[in-house]
Amino acid sequence: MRSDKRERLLKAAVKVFARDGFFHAKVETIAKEAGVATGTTYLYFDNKDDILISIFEEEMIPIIEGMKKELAVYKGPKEKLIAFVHRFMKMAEENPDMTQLLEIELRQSSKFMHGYKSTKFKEYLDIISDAFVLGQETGVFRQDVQPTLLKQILFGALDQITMNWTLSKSKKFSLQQSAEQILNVVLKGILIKDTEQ
Amino acid sequence: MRSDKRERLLKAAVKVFARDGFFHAKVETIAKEAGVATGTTYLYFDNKDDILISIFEEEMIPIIEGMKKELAVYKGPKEKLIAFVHRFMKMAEENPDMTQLLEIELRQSSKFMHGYKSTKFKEYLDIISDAFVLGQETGVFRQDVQPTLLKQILFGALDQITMNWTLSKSKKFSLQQSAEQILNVVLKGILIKDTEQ
DNA sequence: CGACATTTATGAATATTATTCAAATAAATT
DNA sequence: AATTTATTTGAATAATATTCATAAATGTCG
Repeated sequence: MRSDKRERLLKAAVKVFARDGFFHAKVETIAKEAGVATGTTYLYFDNKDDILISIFEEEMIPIIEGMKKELAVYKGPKEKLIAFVHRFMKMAEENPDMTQLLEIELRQSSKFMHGYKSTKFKEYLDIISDAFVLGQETGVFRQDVQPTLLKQILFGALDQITMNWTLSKSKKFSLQQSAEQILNVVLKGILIKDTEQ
Repeated sequence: MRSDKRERLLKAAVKVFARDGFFHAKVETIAKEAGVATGTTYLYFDNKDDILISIFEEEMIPIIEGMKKELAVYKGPKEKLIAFVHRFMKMAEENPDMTQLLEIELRQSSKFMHGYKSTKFKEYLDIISDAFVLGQETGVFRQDVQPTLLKQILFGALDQITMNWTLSKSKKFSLQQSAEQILNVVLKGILIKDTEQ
């Protein structure tokens, strides 16, 4: 019987990293949370860094998959961007631990991992620029904005807002409401013709 | 003679954290870089976390000061935002180590420091929302965007782009050029009347 | 099934690095 | 210049990441 220990360790790590932060999280805690011995962790991962990287790379796969599938439903580039933003927020709401990891801890790793440059992350961001390019090609979006920059603007905004949301205890403001406003500003900023939302 | 050891330690820490990342940076390395004994570090800081927090809190003071002074030069809210973005980029260019720390490592700390919530950071972001509110009051900017959200959108975009820039070896794209495009999109997104840039 | 081989898991042992602290040095005071 | 006080040192200690010899589980084949 194929063991699910690796899977359990990843789940436990998401929880512990999100709660304690990467630096303070103990490998022992993660192992205990997963119900295995400390040493077992090292049968599945090279080291603490590798646990974080693995979470990221492996969790990104279904996220990207789902996002692409959803966006395929919409034909218009504007509609695609709207769908992206809403789904992004929905994921943040439903999966705060994971969101926090992606946003907070990952940055840390992409720095020190010295050479590690996530393909998955690029693939995710490219969903935005692809929709934008489509919009430019069909004459809906401005030509004088670089797709690479636009994807960073939009992702940066989403990232910042969801990070704030996950860190704030109160969660008083709704992410869906924020989604509306971001779209409000960014779409107005890139659409050629002004249409009502 | 008042010793400058604390100052030297902070400078050394910026360099080492930026290079090695917070997790992998050794206190011993920082001490050596600063030319003091390892133990001396603990006379000036409580622990490794405290070094990071101190860098942030103390370096933010002149940054905020300078930013406020520069923005005071301009009367129009639009001009203030333009000035903010350009200075932000200029700082990132001139001080990549510090920029990296603020963007990458700080997130980490703001999470695990469990309760630590930087006042300085809020003060910095509020420079944006203040300019925006002024624009709303004078009828230049849209009323239907929350200032708190707008500051996060703009800061998030700037943060993302400068992060990418500091992490990329090549530095092939210019931050000033990116500044133009961000302003292009965001200003068009929030201005009531469409005027040329 | 039951002996042997192979894979997987354990947790105590080891290595690394954060933090402390007794002793030494430097500075200030009288 | 002797004494007190403040600062600095680096070796000692503590915490935690990682390894590894041993044990347990699983698979193989007569």
